[in-house]
This record gives sequence, C-alpha cells and structure tokens, in this order.
Amino acid sequence: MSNLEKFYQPNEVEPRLYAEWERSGAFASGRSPHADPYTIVIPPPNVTGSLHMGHALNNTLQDILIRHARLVGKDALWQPGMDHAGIATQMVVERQLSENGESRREMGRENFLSRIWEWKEQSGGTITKQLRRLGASCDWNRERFTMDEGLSKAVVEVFVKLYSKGLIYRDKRLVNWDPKLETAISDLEVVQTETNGNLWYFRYPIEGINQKFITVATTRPETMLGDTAVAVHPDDKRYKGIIGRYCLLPLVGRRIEIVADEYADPEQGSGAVKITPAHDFNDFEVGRRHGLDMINVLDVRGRINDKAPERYRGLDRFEAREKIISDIKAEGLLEKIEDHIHMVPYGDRGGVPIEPYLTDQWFVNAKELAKPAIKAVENGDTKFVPENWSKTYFEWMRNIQPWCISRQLWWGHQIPAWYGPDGEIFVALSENEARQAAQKHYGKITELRRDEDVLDTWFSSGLWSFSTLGWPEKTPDLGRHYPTDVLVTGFDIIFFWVARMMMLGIEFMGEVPFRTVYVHALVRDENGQKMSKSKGNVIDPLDLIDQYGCDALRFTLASLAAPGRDIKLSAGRVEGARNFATKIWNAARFCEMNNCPFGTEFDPRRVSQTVNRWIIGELVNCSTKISRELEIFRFNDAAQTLYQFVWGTYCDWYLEFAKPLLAHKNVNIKTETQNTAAWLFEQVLILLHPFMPFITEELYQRLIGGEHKQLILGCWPTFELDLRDETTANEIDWVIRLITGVRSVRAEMNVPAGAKIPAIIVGLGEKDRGWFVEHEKLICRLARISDFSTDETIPSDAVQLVHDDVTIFLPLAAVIDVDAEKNRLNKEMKKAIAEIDKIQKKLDNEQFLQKAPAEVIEEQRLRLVSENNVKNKLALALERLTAHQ
RNA sequence: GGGCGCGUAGCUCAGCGGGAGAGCACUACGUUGACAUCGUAGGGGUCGCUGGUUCAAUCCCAGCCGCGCCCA
Repeated sequence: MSNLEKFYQPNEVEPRLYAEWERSGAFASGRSPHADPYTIVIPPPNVTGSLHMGHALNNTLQDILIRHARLVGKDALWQPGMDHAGIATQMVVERQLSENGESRREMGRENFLSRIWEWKEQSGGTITKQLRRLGASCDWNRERFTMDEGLSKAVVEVFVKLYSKGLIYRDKRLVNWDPKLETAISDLEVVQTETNGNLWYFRYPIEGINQKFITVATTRPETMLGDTAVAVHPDDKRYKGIIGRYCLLPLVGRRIEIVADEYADPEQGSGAVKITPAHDFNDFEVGRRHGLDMINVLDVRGRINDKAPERYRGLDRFEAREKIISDIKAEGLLEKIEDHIHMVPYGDRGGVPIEPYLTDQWFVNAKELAKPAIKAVENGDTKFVPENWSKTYFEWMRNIQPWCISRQLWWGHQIPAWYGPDGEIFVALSENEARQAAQKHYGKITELRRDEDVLDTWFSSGLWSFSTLGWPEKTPDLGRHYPTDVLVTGFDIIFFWVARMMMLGIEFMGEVPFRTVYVHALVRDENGQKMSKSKGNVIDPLDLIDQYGCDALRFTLASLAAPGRDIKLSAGRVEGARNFATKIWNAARFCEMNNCPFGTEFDPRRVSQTVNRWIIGELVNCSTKISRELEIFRFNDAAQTLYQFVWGTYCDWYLEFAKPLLAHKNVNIKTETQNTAAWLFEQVLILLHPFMPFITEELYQRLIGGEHKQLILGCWPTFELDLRDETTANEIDWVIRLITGVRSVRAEMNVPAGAKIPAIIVGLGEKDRGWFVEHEKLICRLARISDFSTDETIPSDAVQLVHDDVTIFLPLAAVIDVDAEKNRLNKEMKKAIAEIDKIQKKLDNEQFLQKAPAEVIEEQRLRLVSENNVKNKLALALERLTAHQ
C-alpha cells in the first residue's frame, strides 16, 4: 500500500510548503557566498496592483530561472519589490477620500501623504501575497519599495548629479497634459484612440481683400482661440499670392500671418492649416520656425482661460467647442462639416483626452543618455532574447525625445529643486545644501521655495537594478549582483522601463544593468483577444490556481511561452497540465508500492539490466536537453521535454518494463530495479522542480523523509554523457517498436484487448536474436502474446507484421478477413514504394551525388536499403496470403 | 505612412534547408493491482498563394492575399 493519497491535493500542499520555504530561509540569497551569483530583479509591480495573467507568466518564468540557478548551486538572488505608482496610487486614495467627503487639497500635502502611507500599510501590496501563491521564490527579506528611504536617497542623488552635468534641465515645452489629473504625463502614457469626429471648415477673412477668405480645416475648433498663423505649402499654387498677408482671426479679431511651411499638406482638407503653437505638437514646430506667438488659451483643468475673449472664459474645452462652432456659423464663416475618423490622445490613467499644453517642466536629456545605451546593445553587452526586440529598442532609442520627468502630483519623490525670489534654481541633496548655495549666490540668507512637483514613477524605477542593491552606498551586494543576469519582461515596457534602466544603469554604474533581456509575449484569451475588464474576458490566475493547482498553471504558462508568439490561454490547457501532475503523483505511488528505496546511494554505472541502463541513458538525454533549453530560455521546449520524458518514456515504457523486474525472484535484479526506479524518480523531481515546485517538493519530502533537506535546495544532476549508450538505446527502441507494431495489428484486426494470442517470429539475425531472447517475456506481456515460436515453418494463415529484418506472424485464422489484411499490407506497401521512389530519384541524380554532403548521401542510401527490406518483406507477406487463398 | 510579427492536422501551437510533429479535441477498444485527472490503437495536413535561389524548400529570397501588434 501507499502512504500517498490517491490524488495530489494542491490546495492543502501549496500554502503549507510555501510557508515552510519562506520560514526556513530557502529563498534567501547569500547562503553560498563562494558560489557564482545569479541575479534577477523583479519588474516591480504597482503597489496598487493585483496579479493578472501577465504577472503570472512573467513571474513564473523568473521563478523557473531562479529555482534552476539555485539547484545548480549558484547563489541565486531574486530581488523583489514594488513601485509607488504615482498617479494610480494618488487616484486610489483620492477616490477613498471623496467617498468620505474629504479632498486632498483641503487636508493639505502632509496629511494627504500620511493617508497614502496608511493606505499602503493596510491594502497596498496585495500583489506580493499573490506572488507567493504563484510559488515565487523571491528573497522577501530584501523587498524594496521605490518610496522607501534608501531608494529615495538614490533618486535625489541621481537627480542632483544629472542636473549638475546638464542632463536634467528645466524648459518650457509642450507636454501631454491630463486636464482631469492636472498633471503632465509621459508620451508613453498617452493612448492614441481612433475616434469618429468631424472636420470643421472655417473661413478666415483675409485682411485687405474684401470678401476674400482662406479656408482652414480643424478637428479641434476650440483651439482656434490660440491661433497665431495660417500655414500653406510653399509650392501650393492656390495660395501663392497671399503668403505674407494677414487674416483676421474670427471671434478673436487678432491679425495672424499666412506663412509658407511644408508642414501644410496640399492634399489635406483645403491645403491651408491653422497654426496653434501652444496646443499642437506639429504647430509648435511650425511656430518655432516662423517665430510665432504661442498663446495658451486653456487652464490646467482644460477650461478656456483669460487669454481668450471674455465670452469664452471659464468654459470647458468641449463646451467652448460647441459655442465656437455656432458663433462661427452665425458669422457665416462655417463652410462645411465633414465626418472624420482621427486619432485622439487619451490619458491611460485619467481616461480623458489629453491636451498638448505649454508649461515649465523638468526634462532629462534622453538623447545624450541613450548614446551609450544604444552602443551597449549594438556590441552585445546586453542581449535581447528573442534577438528581434533589439530592433524595437533601437527604433525607440534612436528617436528618443526629451523625457519629461516632473509630475504635478503629491505622491512621489519631490523634486530636489529650490527657487530663489528671482527664480534662480538651486538643486541640492537637501534643503540645507540648497540654502547654503543660495546664501553664497545672493550673498545673504534668502528665502527659498521648494519645487512642488514630484518625479515620474519611472524615474525611480529606472534605478531599480542598482538602487535595490543599496546604491548610492557602495554595498558588497552591488559588486556581487550588478550587472544582473537577466531581466524578464513583457515587450510593452521595453520603452517605459528597460530603456530607462539601460540609460541610468550605464550612467551611474558604468555598466549595463543586465546581460540579457528576455522578452516574453502577451497572454491573451483563448480566442486571441487581449484580456481586458471591459471585454469581460479576463482570466484570473488565482482562480486557475484554486481550480487546478499552482503547478498546473505554471507548467501551462511555461509550455506556451514560445518565443515571439502571444499566448492563447484556455482552461483546457491548464487541465491538461493538472493531469500531468496527477500522472507524476501516481508514478510516485507506484514506486512507493513497490518499495523503491528513495534517498539511498545509487551508482548509475553499476546497473546491469538493459531496461535500467536504457532509462538512465534516456534520463541523461533529457536532463542535458533541459539544461540547454533553459540556458537559451526555451521554456516551452524544456516543458515539452519534461512532459515527454516523464509521461511518454518513464511512465509509459520504463515503469511497464520494470513491472516484471520488480516482481522478479532474483533479488539482485529486483533490488537493482527498485533502486533505479527510485533514483530516476528523484532526478525527475529535481528536473521538474523549477516548473512545478509544489508537487515535486511535496513528493520529495514525503518519499525521502524528514532528515533530508528540502528539494528546493537540492542539487541539479549533471551526468557524464557516456552513461548513455546508443546500443542499448537501439535495442530498446527495437523492442518498443515491435510491441507497438503488434498492438497496432491487433487493434486493426479487432483482436480483443484482453486476448492473449500466440506468435511466430522469423528472420532473426545475430543481433536482434539477442535482443529478442532478452526481452521475449516483456514483449509477450506488453503485446499480449501467449508465447513466441521461432520455428521457421511458416503458418499458412496468419497476419504478418514486418518489423525491420524480422517478420512476425500472428495466426488469426478465425478472425482474419483476407481482403482486409491484403488491403492493410498493400497500404503499407504503397507507402514503402513511394518512399523508395523518392529516395531512388535522389540517388539517381548526378547533381545530388556531386553536391550533397557525404553524410546526407549515406543516410539516403541506408534509408533506401531499409525501405527496400520492408518492401521485400511485405511482398513476401502478400505472396503468402495469396497462396493461402 | 514607418517598423515588427503571424498564416503548418478540427483547435492551440512546435519545427525553419535533406524522412511532416506535439498537446487538446475526435473515433474504436479497454477496470492487465500506479494512474479513467487513465491505458492501447486510429483517422486527420497540395505546411496561405505565386514565382525565384538550391542537387534538395514547410524552412531561404521576392511579390501577392489574409490577420495581428507597435510607432507616427
């Protein structure tokens, strides 16, 4: 009997084992100070976040790498943590406040921030608990947060240094402005959304020519209040005569010049385009080229400000749009309205259309920082896997824009800049230093005002790869774990995060932050749709864990993680992986029932039984493959290799082969097989552990007993390749194919599965005779043969199976349908002949013989011989059948 | 418009120069003492289309058709 329950119970096992791992310090790095370090920093999830499928995939892959590294004896560090998610967090807490009728402005900055910290303590970081459910073996004692003291220090340090090098500067530029959140946001946080809108054609009167107009088309009429020019293409004949003249801006009355600029597209609309430099990125450039005024007509909330005529002031931008249209119409200046599909930029957090908005902000000179970051990928200091993603990286980096890093929020790292009364800027590590600098500058103690803005969250997460290791202190960790080995991430944050870590890592550490960037795909639903709340097709990884167990989910994600292709996830797939877990569990029960002694010394070299030697050889193959596949991040291949080996080889064949040996009366044979089965299973558990940590740990501990250490801290097997011997592999392959062949014929002939039938084997040569003799009993057992005769007298009415050089006769006089049997043999014959034709054609081709490599030719010759062999045997069989008739 | 990628069995996908593969689904049979969350066997593919390179193309190249994604 077995001590193991009939089924594996993930819900019981997972929390128990995880707690044990964590408590025992199994995740902690630094346990083997002399081993090579292996380091991964987690892409920090938002403090507001909760686990979705993308996280599940991302962290499963990281955990596989980390657990593998740990098992191969490296000093593995998986550095966990979260980022403070400036906008998202502030929104969450503000929403809470408004439910209580409070507002952040009323309570003031300090109170608001302490409320956020309170919130963080209570409900922030849900995701780190969820990562535990995923089995993530992060070194939790080292968990960091972008707003904690050390990381904040790093942020200030970086800001000050970059400022002093001129790489951070203050500038008045157009930025993406979110009127709902009242802050600048980054280009990357803007989602271009296709929208059904209109194109309004307005007629602007030309000054000095009665009743003459120039027509401009716009998708945003309200911006006309800030127009400072109309542009036409210099080659556009229609407008040649009026370049340099002025029009009178309707409703406003301002004189604006008609300028020639190639930005105006003669094909678009009327060919003339209104220019609003303060409210459009393209117009901004035109404005710069022509020295135009930049008139900002909106306030921070997107309402018309007092730069506009009185009657529009205070109107929301969309109310203003309506009013302007109707006013223009009333003046008879509305030429026409067309339907128009165009892209409207939305803020991805606030969800409202963003405005290009002219303000003073802090910028990073990204172009400068990008130079070495581009070079590092060009010369291979950092490699992308799949390699193709480097193109995306280059594309972005080579066209990089100044990075606006200031945000008009309260939650975040406040910018370490102070202003004097005259606007003089003092950037310093502390207020004290700023004061001293100011005193020096002004020659007296001067009141300073600190910049109220905070930094973009990505500014601090850009430092993640070294700030988490203790920088700016010169910690031993920094020397040991930087550069990290691999960054595992989705392609969607190559720009946000990877690029910025590259730039900042190189700038401050003098070296790339990671050797490899492994970019995985997106997880979609089973129809290939992106999962989204609005579509209602979100699959919650925690639900799948509840339903099928964590290992099943992990194994599924790993199997589907083929490079360069998105993952279509369905529950059916996870169910399959759950079944795999059950299979593993039952293999363990089998070993246990057969008293296989786990945890004992075993020397695979001292094994005598062929099937035992064979499975050891297969294991060597399997483990070599997996090591290689993990090394090159082929998670899907590694998962498949494991699945195939455990289920298709170990369970389907080896355990079946082992059954008679486990019941053998020769104690040596029995013991050897018990030992082999147990040892092999232990190796399998280790190989599986990175993918399926819970079931493997559970079985390891249950089977091997308390005094042994945990599997998580076990030792990844390495084998000498000569443990596998090809002769044995060929031998068992011959046996397997023979058994399969007999089974196949039986099924086709409708022999009842339970019936044992006799067989005659003919044509054994020296080599296969030995194989046959050794495995006869096994073949009988697995092919349900009552007994074999090697008598050369050929029975007159039998089904004939051609197997390499031998023919097997199954005397099935009673069941044989001669025609059906003829058909069967003819079908095989046809196949053989087709193959022979193909090969013969090749071998008859002079060019082939001349140009193909010798081993290819030889291979074809061998194939021809063996196919001919089969063909002759089949011919013989057909002949016999006809004779019988 | 620029860039990246994908069209291989009913579905999801590996393979990517020399014998078309896996899982799931499907069909038939099956309680042989690990496992029905299982076993055994089987059917099913002009590898999107058209050209080219090559002794040889699902694989390389070009064009086309269909479908995604990213950036403007």
